[in-house]
Amino acid sequence: MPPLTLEDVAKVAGVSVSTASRVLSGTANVRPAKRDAVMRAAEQLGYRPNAIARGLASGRSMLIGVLTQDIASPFYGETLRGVEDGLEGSGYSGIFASGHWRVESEASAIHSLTGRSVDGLIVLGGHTPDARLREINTHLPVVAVGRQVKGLEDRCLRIDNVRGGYDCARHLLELGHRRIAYVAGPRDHRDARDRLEGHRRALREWGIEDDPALTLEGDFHEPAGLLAVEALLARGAVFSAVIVANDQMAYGVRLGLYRRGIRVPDDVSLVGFDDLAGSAFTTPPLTTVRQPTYEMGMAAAEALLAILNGASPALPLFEAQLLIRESTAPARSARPGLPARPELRPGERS
Amino acid sequence: MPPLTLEDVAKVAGVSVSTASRVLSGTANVRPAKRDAVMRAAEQLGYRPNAIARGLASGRSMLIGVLTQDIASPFYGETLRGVEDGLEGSGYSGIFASGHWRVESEASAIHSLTGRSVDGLIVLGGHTPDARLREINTHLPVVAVGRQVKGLEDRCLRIDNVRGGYDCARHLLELGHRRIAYVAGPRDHRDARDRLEGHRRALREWGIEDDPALTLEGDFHEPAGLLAVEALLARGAVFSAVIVANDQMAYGVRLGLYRRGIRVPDDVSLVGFDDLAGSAFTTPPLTTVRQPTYEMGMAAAEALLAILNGASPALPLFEAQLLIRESTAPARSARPGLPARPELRPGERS
DNA sequence: TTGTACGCGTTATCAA
DNA sequence: TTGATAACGCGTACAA
Repeated sequence: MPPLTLEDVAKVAGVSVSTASRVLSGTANVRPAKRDAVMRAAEQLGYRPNAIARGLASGRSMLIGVLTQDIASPFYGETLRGVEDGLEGSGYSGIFASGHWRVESEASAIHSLTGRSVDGLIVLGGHTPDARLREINTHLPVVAVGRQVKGLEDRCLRIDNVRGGYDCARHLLELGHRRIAYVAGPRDHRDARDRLEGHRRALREWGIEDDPALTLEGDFHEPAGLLAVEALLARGAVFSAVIVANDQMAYGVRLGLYRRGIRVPDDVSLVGFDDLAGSAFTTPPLTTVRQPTYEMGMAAAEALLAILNGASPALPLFEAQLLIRESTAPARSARPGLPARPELRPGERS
Repeated sequence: MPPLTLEDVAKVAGVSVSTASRVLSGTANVRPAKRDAVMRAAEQLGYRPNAIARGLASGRSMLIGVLTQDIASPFYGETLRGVEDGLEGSGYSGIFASGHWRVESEASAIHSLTGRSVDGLIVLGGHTPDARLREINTHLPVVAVGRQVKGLEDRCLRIDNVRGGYDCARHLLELGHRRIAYVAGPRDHRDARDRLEGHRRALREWGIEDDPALTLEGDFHEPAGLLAVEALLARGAVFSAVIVANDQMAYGVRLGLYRRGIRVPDDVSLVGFDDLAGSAFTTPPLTTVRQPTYEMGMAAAEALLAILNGASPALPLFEAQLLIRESTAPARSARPGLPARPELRPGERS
């Protein structure tokens, strides 16, 4: 069975290929009688238009390129799902490529995407220079999620990470915590820097001086959290709470504390960031900042579709939300009915 | 800047388009001098072949369709990454579509994939009938991961789930557990059925009769695990260990036990299946069965590439491996130095 | 080894 | 409203 072409359909319907094309692509008006004939012929033959030929002729591939950083990322996964759902029914398909947070790798990913003549590009985080994105945007509409691109501010979907970082610290400060350890994300990661900035702002407002011994840096993956706890204890740090720049590292911190017999939240409170799928099911459920990642992915897709239709959509604003679960509790000294006692020291068991 | 065509390159290089084509697609031999001229012209102009036109002319889209069930699945995510890496450098790109474990949804996903004239199809799980996959395979090479397709056995990559289920039970039985609760996956899910079968086989071998009161069914997501614990306790079940058909539900079980003050592994041992990224960082780290999901994805991609090159690759065998971590311990009665005591009853605190 | 010319399946243009 | 015909950019017989 050789693949069917428009010509076959046209022949059966008794019309010209152009008419058949018009009917099947809904481009122009066709007399109902012929219209029906074409539809019936297509149906009966099981005709399926060839997207490639269509792309060549029309100049539109009907593909949306999605530059993600890691196809298996628990964080961006929800965003990808949002993009997928946002594209649903539009005739466009998403095509993904991973940049792994490396500029060259991202470049080659973009390369492979544009090589397929995608009609638009959705960028999920990454380190590709703003200038490069602006340049791409001159001939290909670009929408970015999770990053701020100078010159493309109205094409960026993000949350206020400074605010998120601030909220985490504030929550703990209000619970009476004063010695708060902070496990930051990579220094070259904008979100990580913003969260740390918000954290420090809160400390300042509460008149607490920033203790370098309480701040560490990790790579956003689980083992970094484990290591952070070890480093903290090794340097004899005293703390009643730990804020971690993302949930994945918070999982590591949780395990590190567990290994040392430090209870959460009884001995130490723990706060994460992202609200990954598993964070509601850790023991105890993790207090964290939820990002509307799915919604952002969906909004990105819809915005791009609107742009492709000639509109200039106003991108909605997204708010991060602190979810207070069970990994945070009032600081010991702040708890009524309990004698104030010195905070936990390394090696000490509860 | 109008997009460059082969014609532009050919003009600059002083050769015909066909020669330029031959050089850039490596199809035939070209005199070194001309070859270099073409390469230089392409380089200098920044020429990028148009994949769409190429696809139309050659009949190959250089796209590999990947039917996944959920683009954000923590389980298949690693497989997708494997596919991506396996395709790397081959000139083929993966294009994903999600079926959400619903036959009609999978059908439309396959539809959108074939509509883009993918050159091959990788199927990740799902409920699409075997017959349909066989039919597709007649005109499009198909490789399946995580399922057994009748008639396409040599195109399937999977692990022995019966064996995996057996190993879990055996591990606990050897630790002295006799009353083992089992939270199964969806009945219509082949992997789930296999794991349960392996479980029951082990029980039989140990001469333990299957207690229906100890078996529950979930949907493979976290909340189901939580519910399972509640149901178990509500019906007054007595058990010293729980085996859960996948890690996601095991997380739910873990939380359910935590909520009831039941310690893991002190009071109850817990075993999962899949070894998700987070499972090494739960508290305690989860004993589970690791599936080489990344490797399977990679192997699937490589196998498909081989088939496209006319080979008939022998698919490697994959083994699941029980990872004994800290969520399992000898049954109380089996522990030396501890008096045997009745197993935990609902409502009882440790 | 190289160039000419045609075809891939569809949409777009232009007359009719 | 319709049909013939020319693109779309590239691969590839075929001839030279």
